[in-house]
Amino acid sequence: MESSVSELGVVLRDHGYRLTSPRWLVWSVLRSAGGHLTAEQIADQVNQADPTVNISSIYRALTLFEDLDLVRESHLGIDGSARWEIAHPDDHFHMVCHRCGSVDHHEGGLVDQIRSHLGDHHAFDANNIDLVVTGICQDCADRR
Amino acid sequence: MESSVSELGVVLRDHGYRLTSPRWLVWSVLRSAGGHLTAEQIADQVNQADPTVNISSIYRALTLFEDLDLVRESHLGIDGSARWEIAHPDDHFHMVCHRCGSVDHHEGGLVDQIRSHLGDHHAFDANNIDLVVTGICQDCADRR
DNA sequence: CAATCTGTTGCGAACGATTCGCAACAGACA
DNA sequence: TGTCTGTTGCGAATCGTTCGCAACAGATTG
Repeated sequence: MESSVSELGVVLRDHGYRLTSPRWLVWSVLRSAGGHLTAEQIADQVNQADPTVNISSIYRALTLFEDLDLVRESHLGIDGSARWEIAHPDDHFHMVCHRCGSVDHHEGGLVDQIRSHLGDHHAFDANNIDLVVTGICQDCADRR
Repeated sequence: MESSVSELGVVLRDHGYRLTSPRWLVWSVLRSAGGHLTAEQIADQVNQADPTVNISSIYRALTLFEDLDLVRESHLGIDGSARWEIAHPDDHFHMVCHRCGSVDHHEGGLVDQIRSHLGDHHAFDANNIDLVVTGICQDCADRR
């Protein structure tokens, strides 16, 4: 976990970019959250550590990270706003609650099954599988 | 197909709404397209038939249709903009090409598999499964 | 150490998609 | 005919996101 920031520095430097404080703030927020965050959520947490960091820099950091395959952007949720998470190789799927808007992700063989189905049945070079299930999450179901 | 407009009228009237020309124009565009359209694409086609129909009315028709479970909104694609399609009971999954942005959908048992997996393994009341595969579509793959 | 080069920032304005408020309008029904 | 309610077009407002730009900061060179 501590090593992750220096890893970030290596990747950035390898591509001719610099490790700056807005960047590692965004990175560490994503790291410790471990889930899908909107730009606003990231900005809030970054600004708690450093209120001078501008929202544009956060977007810029996120798009840069995405270009370097460090994070993944997805358009889940009830509104169309984007969410980001640390890119991890494990396949997983998303469970979006349309009552509270929360996004969970779970790992499992499901996505592998899908991939092999696609390979068998469809001429489509799938580089990314996004399995989004919307419904009511446990918490919201308990609450009523 | 011709019956679908009168069906629309019935559903609307049953809920205290009226069948108006902006509404059936939006409806018939969605019907004949048979795929996922953005609001802009719908507006273009509607305006070809009647240039006086305003974009707000199109959005209003779409959200109304969605409330009545007549259409489904999804946020696929490369950008986060919304797309709509006629709601149909058959489970299907989406294949989004990130080169040309096209969205195809395919039916099949895949989504059923997912549903039963969820029932077995997760406490999540899934009312909607959106399986989105991004990659390169056949056309774009051929073109290079 | 100074000069320079390049990547990066904050700021504010601009943007595209979507929603809102409102006054005018149109069927339905008394 | 008058009234009631749902619906419209219009323009302004909103939201998330991107852009242009001048200022800045680290690294590199002389």
